Amino acid sequence: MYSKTHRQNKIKEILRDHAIYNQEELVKFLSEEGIEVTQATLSRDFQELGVVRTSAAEGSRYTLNVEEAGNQIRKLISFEILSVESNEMLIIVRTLAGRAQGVAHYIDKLNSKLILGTIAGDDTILVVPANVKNIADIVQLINKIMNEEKT
Amino acid sequence: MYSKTHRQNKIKEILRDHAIYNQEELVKFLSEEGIEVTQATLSRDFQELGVVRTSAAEGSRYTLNVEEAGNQIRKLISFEILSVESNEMLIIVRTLAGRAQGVAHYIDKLNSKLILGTIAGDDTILVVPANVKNIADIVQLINKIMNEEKT
DNA sequence: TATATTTATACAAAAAATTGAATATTCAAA
DNA sequence: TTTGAATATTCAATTTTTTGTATAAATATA
Repeated sequence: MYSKTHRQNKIKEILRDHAIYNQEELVKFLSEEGIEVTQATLSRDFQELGVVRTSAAEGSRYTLNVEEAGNQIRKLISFEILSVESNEMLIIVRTLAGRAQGVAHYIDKLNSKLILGTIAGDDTILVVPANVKNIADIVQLINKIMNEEKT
Repeated sequence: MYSKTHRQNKIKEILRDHAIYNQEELVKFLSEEGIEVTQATLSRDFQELGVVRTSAAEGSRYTLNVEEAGNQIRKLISFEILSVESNEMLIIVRTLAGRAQGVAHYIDKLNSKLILGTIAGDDTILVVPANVKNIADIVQLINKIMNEEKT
């Protein structure tokens, strides 16, 4: 048997190395690798992996999306954030070592009007609120991300 | 309802901020936070989170193990790496947006003699080999990390 | 060592995630 | 538009994960 993770890793690998124009094509590719799966599952995998159609001369092919990894990234985030704390001026998010940049990037991409900006070191993020009155809301927002179930 | 991730995040937080000497104590702590759970579950959580007993003057208390947290990160890495490519001089690793720093940090920590160093931008890592002859091996090393199964 | 306390695990129940078949929906080409 | 191909989704079955209870095993204490 193969695991879902294994299948999805193979998919990423294939999409990187081959031009795949539709899902049935990938069904065959995977089959040759000993992975039997239906088109319905691939449709779901694509969503999870953040696979997108990139238009090319020969037609639009499927590729991995750098910006959005679907909801995978959300799962990473909740592992990486250790705590969220604040004082009257700002919010400090503590993360696993070396993960602050990635989490800060995610927070930036939320484009929340409550947040002026972030600065990330190795395991600490400083979140600057647009207004100090927002602090409680921002803490709540980040806590929500941390504890959110996948959608 | 609460999610398992949420519970485990709370556990990490509590272990950081309070001296917990046994699992029943933590059952009560969590209960006060509205999280009802049994000792058996905490025993399993501790294993998953890599919680260890640290002996202190007052007795041995439970703390997060830095080493084990590192093991958890390995599982994140394969999600973040999109591709590994090279020419005659160096290796380029492409990652999800905003994740290059974290992945580079991990590669650095491998302390591989094959690698001279890394430079990371937002979604791209430049890996400089100690010797150009190592390039194939380094690519293979990184590919291996990418395809590692979850344990 | 004997006893009490604490932790880990076997087992079963419950909950959640995964998947395929069938089908609805969307998209592209004529 | 209309038609055919491609993709997404509903539903149900299946598998995996999570959890508590009961208890075994381990550890600490007297």
